[in-house]
Amino acid sequence: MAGLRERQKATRHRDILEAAGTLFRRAGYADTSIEAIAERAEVAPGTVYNYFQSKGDLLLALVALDGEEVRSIGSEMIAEPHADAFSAVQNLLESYVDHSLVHLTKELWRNAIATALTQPDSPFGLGYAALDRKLANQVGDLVACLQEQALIDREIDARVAGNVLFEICNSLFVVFVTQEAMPMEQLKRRMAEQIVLVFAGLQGKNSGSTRRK
Amino acid sequence: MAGLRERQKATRHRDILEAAGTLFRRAGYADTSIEAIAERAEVAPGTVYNYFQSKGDLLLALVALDGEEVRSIGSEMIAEPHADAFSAVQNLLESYVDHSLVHLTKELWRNAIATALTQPDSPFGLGYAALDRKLANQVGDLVACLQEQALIDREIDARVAGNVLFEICNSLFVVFVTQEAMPMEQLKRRMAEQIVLVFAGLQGKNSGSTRRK
DNA sequence: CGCGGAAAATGAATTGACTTAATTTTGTAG
DNA sequence: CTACAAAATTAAGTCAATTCATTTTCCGCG
Repeated sequence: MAGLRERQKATRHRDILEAAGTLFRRAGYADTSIEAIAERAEVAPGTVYNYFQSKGDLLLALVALDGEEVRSIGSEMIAEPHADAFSAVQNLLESYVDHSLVHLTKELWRNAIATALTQPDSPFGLGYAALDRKLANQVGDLVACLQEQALIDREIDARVAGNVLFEICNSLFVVFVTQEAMPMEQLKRRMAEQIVLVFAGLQGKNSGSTRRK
Repeated sequence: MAGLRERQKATRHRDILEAAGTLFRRAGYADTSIEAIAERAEVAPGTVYNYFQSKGDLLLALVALDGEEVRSIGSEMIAEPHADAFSAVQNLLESYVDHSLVHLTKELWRNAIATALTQPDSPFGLGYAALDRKLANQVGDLVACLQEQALIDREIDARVAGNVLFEICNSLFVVFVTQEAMPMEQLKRRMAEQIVLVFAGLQGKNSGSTRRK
């Protein structure tokens, strides 16, 4: 059974994460001190470190929650029937970015990506990288699925195609979060033009792949 | 004429940058303190902040030097004659990553990218973003150049294609620097397979672009 | 020469993330 | 009920980046 100890631990974990989420969103990442998070969670500053390795881990834990949400929405989208390949891919990738600002701000994304980069071997750094890979694979799964329906050339390596499509959007997303003024609309426009370009190579009009000589 | 003051200022700037570069490479970014940099440059800690806004700016200044080098090498490569489109693009993109580890380590790249992300509005943060854009445009220029030689379909938007190609490599480069163990060879292999895939859509075998319905 | 003021250098003080070692609390076995 | 091992909590540090009030240095001018 769940001992008191277990329950308290889970509660604290949640409390701290919630406090951090609220304050991060309200005051920004840099201007939120661990002390303030601890106070809001009714806990001593040091206690925060029993649950999270660092301030960055706290942020990445929030991102991870979001990531799982996006991934599960994505897997539902893959299961749905697809009219054409282009819009299937576009819809999936747009669903990722659509959800990005529901729980997080651009500033939080910037800091999350930065933390994942500077601490690549910490548990959450690894977690962030794993999430990226999962989403790229998900796009790859969609491509494979579209191949089965003959909507995309079967000669194409679905894994590579998934990576390319995901990475393009990821790069554009990074630009999006670094430019506070850039509207979501513009991000999607750029995504669309780049996906179209890649798609021109995914249709397999005749020979499809390019080999030297 | 250059007064003593001007000259001293330039000297200090160079001294500090050199000290930082040496120590960053030797001990790593995190383990190099501003105090150590100041000491090596024979300057007080506070003085460093007269020349650079932050430790991160110092790092980004080093990256910017590297970036200019890469850009000028790149522009020479574009001027050379090209046998085929694929290898021209591949060579240009490989030249970028080949030079990435000449003056900087993976750890420094991670921290540089992270700093550029977290301080996007600082002068060097803007500089980093501008550099990325310049390199992407350079790839675009190469594509345009190849179009003129009829090595790439003229229907393609060279700017978009340049972006796609550059961003793909940039994404792979980020993965490369976050994984200390990943060899350059593997980065290039991944780059090649993704460029090939995009290329399949740049050849314009017949209709080229994809329009819905 | 040397004086006034602007620009630059200084380094001690501040700040906040993170660590640690002592204290308190919990679940349990006797 | 009680004593105790394990786990959680905390308060009091450490450390390094950054700031800022003060001092020093340079330059144009009398």
